[in-house]
Amino acid sequence: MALTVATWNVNGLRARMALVERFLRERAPDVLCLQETKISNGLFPFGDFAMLGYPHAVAVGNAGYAGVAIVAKMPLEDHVQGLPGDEHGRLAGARLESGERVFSCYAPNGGIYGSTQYAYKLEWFTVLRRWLDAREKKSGPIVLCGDLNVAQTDRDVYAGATIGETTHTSVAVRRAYAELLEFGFADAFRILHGEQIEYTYWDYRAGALRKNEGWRIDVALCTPPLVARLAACGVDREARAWRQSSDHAPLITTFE
Amino acid sequence: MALTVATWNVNGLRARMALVERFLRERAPDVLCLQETKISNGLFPFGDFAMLGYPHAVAVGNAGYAGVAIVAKMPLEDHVQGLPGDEHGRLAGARLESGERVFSCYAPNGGIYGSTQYAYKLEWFTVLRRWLDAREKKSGPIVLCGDLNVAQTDRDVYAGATIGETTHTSVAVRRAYAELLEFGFADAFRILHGEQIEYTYWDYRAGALRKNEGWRIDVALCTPPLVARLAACGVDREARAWRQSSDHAPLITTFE
DNA sequence: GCGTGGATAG
DNA sequence: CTATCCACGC
Repeated sequence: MALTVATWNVNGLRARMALVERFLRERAPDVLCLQETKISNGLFPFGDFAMLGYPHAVAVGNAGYAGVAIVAKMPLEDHVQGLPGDEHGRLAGARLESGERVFSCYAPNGGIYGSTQYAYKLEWFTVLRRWLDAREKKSGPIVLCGDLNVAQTDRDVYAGATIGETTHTSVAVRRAYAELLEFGFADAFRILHGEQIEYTYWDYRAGALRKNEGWRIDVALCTPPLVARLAACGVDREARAWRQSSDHAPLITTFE
Repeated sequence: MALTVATWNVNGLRARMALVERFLRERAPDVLCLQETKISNGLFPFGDFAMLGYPHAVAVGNAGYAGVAIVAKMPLEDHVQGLPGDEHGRLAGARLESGERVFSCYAPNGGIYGSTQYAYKLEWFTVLRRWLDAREKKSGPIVLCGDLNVAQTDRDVYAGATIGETTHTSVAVRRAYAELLEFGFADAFRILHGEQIEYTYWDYRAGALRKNEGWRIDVALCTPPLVARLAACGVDREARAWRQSSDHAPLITTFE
């Protein structure tokens, strides 16, 4: 049975709610994973989502920083609200009645290369991988969506960007990300589109969108049972171009 | 020759520019006096006003606090930018080619009754009066517009408000304001509307507008030559009710 | 309840 | 360049 899962780093849910509404009305995914909601659970607009046909939700947030959520048309069971010790709101999870596990994930940005934040970022991938090892199986249908804050290869960054040892492109961060993938994940976009160049994030500054100076750092990672059902996976560049949009575009993945 | 002068405490010009534009398009006064622009002179949107048909302007502002300006369809001469020692931006002035002097004025709020800010407020009225005495004559055509931050009588405040000794109603502040009037000013609204109850400010909080719990603290003060020409003076309550409006309404005065 | 500046984060 | 919090002023 067809299932469409979208993921969007909204860069502030309160400031973006009107566009999130537009997105849900026009694209109508079954499930939407949100990152950088920057809103505490008590203020999360559950009612607004319910009015839009998404009455089921799991939110993990703190005021003003990070924060993730999942909203869905259908019931969400076995809510996951944060990794153990996750004070930022970087992982939300749920199981659909049809059995698929969905995660909304916001990896640490890493601040400045070599900083403590960068060290935390590397460590965080290990923590996530271990948590998955202890709890999930690659034989189960899992889709982990979100802003993983890593450009896996140089073709995931626009030509001309500083690559090499940066927070998003270093050997160490790519290794940490690769170890997450080795849990049993494949990148849905790469499965369907091979080495095609595509981005999901364009800085607000310096006309990056106009110049197509982007980064592909938002992904839908799938275990084999969902890889087998992959029907489509694409970046909604139109939504990135909407007035007052997030600096990230939504990524929409359909399973058959 | 007819002259329409409007005054509006906009509570932040940058946040209010769209509504100021609407006001100018729909009401089309010849001159608009602004208070609480909260913008430094370097950032003042002279160009935007010029595009709207108000190419002449005098602005006196600091970042984020107080700030006044006058914008006009016709040339403004003899600019006044602040009282001597006025670091806040509380007085702007200019002379029209037709001879009228226009002032945009933002009296200190006074903070808490009895505070140093309150003492400064009382002193400020004296400074303004003395400055006028040294510079202007009541026989000249002067209109001093703005937020004077005094409710001259108890009928200038909604019933139920705390009056008596407050920053806006104390015996001392009313005396200081009366001494300003004694320069030779009459309150245009009172001249034309007698003891009619009307307000120009309604707090954003507690549904004050809905309950009509207002204050008449924005005025157009006129010397005898302009009193003789008074044709109309009214509060633009509609503009106060616009979405995302200031907490003050414009006051529009017409001279024939 | 709002608008501002400044700090913090991205 | 944008969104958040916080402090401040009103």
